[in-house]
Amino acid sequence: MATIVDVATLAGVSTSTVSHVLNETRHVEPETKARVMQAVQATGYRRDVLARSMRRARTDSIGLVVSDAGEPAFADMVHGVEEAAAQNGVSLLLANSAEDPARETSAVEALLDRRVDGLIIARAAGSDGKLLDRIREEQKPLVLLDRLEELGGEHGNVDQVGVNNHAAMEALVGHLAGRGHERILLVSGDLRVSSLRERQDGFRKAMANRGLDVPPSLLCEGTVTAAETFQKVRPLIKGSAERPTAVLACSTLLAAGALRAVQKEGLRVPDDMAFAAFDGFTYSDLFHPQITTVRQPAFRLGESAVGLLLKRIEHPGAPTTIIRLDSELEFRRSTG
Amino acid sequence: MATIVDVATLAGVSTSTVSHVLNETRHVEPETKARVMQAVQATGYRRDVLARSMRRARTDSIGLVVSDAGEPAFADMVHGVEEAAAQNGVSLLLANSAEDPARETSAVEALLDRRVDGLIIARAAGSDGKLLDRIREEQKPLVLLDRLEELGGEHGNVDQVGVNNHAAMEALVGHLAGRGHERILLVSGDLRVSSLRERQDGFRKAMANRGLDVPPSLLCEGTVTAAETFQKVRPLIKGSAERPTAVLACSTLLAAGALRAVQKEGLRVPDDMAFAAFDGFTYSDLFHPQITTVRQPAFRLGESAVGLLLKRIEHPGAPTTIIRLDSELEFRRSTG
DNA sequence: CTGAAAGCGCTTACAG
DNA sequence: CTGAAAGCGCTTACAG
Repeated sequence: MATIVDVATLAGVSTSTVSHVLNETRHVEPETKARVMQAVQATGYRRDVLARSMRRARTDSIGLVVSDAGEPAFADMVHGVEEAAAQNGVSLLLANSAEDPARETSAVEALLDRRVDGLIIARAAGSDGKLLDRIREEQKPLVLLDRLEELGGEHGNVDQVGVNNHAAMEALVGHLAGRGHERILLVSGDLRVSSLRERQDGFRKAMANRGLDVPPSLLCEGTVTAAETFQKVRPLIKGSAERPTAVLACSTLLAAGALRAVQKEGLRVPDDMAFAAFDGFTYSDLFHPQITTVRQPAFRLGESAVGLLLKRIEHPGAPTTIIRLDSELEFRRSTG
Repeated sequence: MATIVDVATLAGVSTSTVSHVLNETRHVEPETKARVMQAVQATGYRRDVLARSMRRARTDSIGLVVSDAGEPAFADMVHGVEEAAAQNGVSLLLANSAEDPARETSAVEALLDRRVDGLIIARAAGSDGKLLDRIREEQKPLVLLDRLEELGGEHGNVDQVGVNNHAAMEALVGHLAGRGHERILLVSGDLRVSSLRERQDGFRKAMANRGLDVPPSLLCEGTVTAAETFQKVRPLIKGSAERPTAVLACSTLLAAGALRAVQKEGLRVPDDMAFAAFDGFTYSDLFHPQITTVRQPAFRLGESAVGLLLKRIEHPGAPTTIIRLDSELEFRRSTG
């Protein structure tokens, strides 16, 4: 491989000049510049990215750590991040914490070691504040994705991109209430996850807005797998005067468990039980029951995170930005 | 940040010794070693990955280029690659060609520039041999994933990981034929994609094995989007004595288009039309029609690719390996 | 407008 | 068993 010295020699200039031509970092006489470019052509020279990164404070790469690469919504976010990164000429280093804070930490350390210019993180459920402290200590630009930090909290001063969970929940509950549902079972999952917490909050508020009660029997919290969810939901929907008339699941995984419980109890959707879900299932309109779904703009979430991160890298001191994208509500037969 | 010089100074040794202790690359007296380790602790020293990579011929990173990050099967492969990479202590650089050969080329160039230790590629539909030549020219270890190269072909001498499409197709056709289906419509998509080509080949063979004919009216080729597929499938299944009694779609996307056509024609699955698909839909057992599916072990495909690549990196001269994993057939109601 | 030279933080022959 | 020193391929003050 040709080096910058080869190019300089061939062009009859110094390596400084070659470097400056390539980086457009100081004026060079057109004629000299032309000679350099010719030499670059002739030698097939390509700048050594590693040597370059070592001298500059930049690697033109960013790191992404997701909490669950297996979930379709996260896969879409990864896709969006990749797209935006490629469009901006930065490489993407991908890691998955699999909801394990220890793996998350070591993934972040590995990315810091590689000197990525910035990090995008959708944090693991049990992740604590130390991670953010560590990244701040390194003064590394950071954007939180989907799993956000409370505003005003100790670690709240970070760029963030998420969806407007409260608004989506308000619309969904409004839709159900408008169809006469007053006892709605919320399947909210692991409340250490901020997005799930927000959905539960939004649910309570939306119910309260309509003077509707949310007794504990209408909350199914804390389940992590579909199987667990199935087990926990089943008794809650068993036939009785008090049973819910609608089930609202806060993720695809939770919806799968809950829907199986509904089916196992012999309840038809929507005749015996209305059903709606966040994220939902792909091609839902092709299958019965057709599930009313809150569709997250996952791809755009990823794109936006990159946009925010690149801005932050350019302007480390700029004020914090929080982006909340709206979800799209897809009303289908499952809610009557 | 502490450098190797700081550590050497504090420990009262040369930087050579520090380097050799850290890399375990030559014997060092236990006592000296201890002093070095202490100095490492005291200074909080972390090896500069960039400087290190610059001297060594390795970066401890690998690159993955997928052809369609939006497809669930590829998302799962990415997941598997990530998992295996993390387990082996190498970082993963991810890129998506979006089925565009030009993007694929520039992604590969970017990864080569970053000196990844090896590449895993699921090639774009229109990708040609130049890409492989280029990678071979750089003598960069390479594993082909899912989209494979013909054996014995000009570029055939490459490590590859894919599924056993012929076997899956044989089983699927056997299943349908066993249920009396003789006119099966194959929706095979873009035949520039090797896996789709293999499925069509497998289909022809499996049909021939049973003395069944495959007239052009039972082949729907070349569609890329679901909408296109819908348009092209619809007339082929229109009611007539000659219409197929079963539809077999070779990917999730194709299945979506084909199933919509079936529904639009008012045909019920499986009463009026049997239906089966490769890849299929998630949580297919929860929804009607429940689709008989050939489930690719996509995650394991990704893991295997990393295994092969790391072996290749260790042993550049070893003979080529081709891994074919078996798909799992999930028989459901859609095929009666 | 351009060049000579230091230096980024490592690894690795070479020498003893 | 260990050290002095060259060198990887760049960028960037410094100097003219």
